[in-house]
Amino acid sequence: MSSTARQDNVIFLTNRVGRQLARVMLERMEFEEFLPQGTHMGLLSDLMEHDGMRQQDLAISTIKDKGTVARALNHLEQGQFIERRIDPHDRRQKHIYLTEKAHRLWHYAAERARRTIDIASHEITPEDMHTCVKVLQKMYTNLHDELSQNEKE
Amino acid sequence: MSSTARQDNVIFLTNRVGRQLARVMLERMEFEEFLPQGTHMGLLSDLMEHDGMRQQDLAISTIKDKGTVARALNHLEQGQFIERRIDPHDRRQKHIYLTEKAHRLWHYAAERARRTIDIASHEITPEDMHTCVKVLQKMYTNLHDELSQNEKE
DNA sequence: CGTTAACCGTTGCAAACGCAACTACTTTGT
DNA sequence: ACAAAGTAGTTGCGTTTGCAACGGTTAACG
Repeated sequence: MSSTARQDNVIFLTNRVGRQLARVMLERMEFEEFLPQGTHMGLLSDLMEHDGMRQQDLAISTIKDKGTVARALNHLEQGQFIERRIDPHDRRQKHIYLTEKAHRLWHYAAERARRTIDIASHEITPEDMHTCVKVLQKMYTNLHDELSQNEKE
Repeated sequence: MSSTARQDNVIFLTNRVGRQLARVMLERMEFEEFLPQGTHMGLLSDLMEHDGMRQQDLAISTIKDKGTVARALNHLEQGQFIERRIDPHDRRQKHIYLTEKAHRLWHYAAERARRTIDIASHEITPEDMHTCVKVLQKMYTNLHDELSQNEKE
């Protein structure tokens, strides 16, 4: 635990903290008969903000392969958390909509998420936490740009 | 991309940024004949700081299942990046040591890691980045305490 | 002592992932 | 108008992962 505070570790640090957060949040989580494997919560998170997103855009924002997203959505659809609707103007695209059940799940999960963040942010000033989030978001877009740029080559 | 700057998203945000960072770093990475799958770099990172760690402690610090670590080490051992040595005082434990080859790999990877971080930290002030890392480390220990506490119950 | 409990590492299994090949549909260019 | 290129989503495959069960080793305690 005596890790020097060198920035070199951001790469591994973010990975680890991310997984820890998810793990603590999902611990002992149960929702009716069906519990969407924690991994899929990220999809719901995005859909909560932009209901009706296209599958493609979901893959981009969650940084997952489109195949992975397709299968995750199969799972969520089977559990009746989402609904796929084909775009009438472009029959290739599908838009994803949340069901009422998903909203109930999210409401339930949000509580746990808040508790998890409380635990994680113990003894961290709100200002520091805020800049941390700000920095993460900036890194997110920076890397997003880099990745999409590389794709074009 | 219009994500509100609410802290609620730290959970998914850290996950995503973490995966992005790893992905950018590993892009087009090649090392002689054998490239340790990026996932295993975290293990090397820890070993660089504490050579001779026990397997168990590696699992704890990287937040991975001990089974996962065992298999990853098999892979790294096969590639001659690490060496397992049984503790003479307790034959259950194994200590992990890096080989010279691992040091060469790390040197090679460190360059790419630095470049990746440069990309990610574009237009982020060093102070903000520093507090971000500080916050992540604090969250890490906070969550670590929480997890080990839950285990005891 | 000797039995029981705790511990570390390994292995079986099912879920999730990324990559790449494929299908269906749309846009582009001549 | 038609062939060619491009796009969105699905599917196959091999790898990584966490969980749980197991085997061998040490510690705890009557």
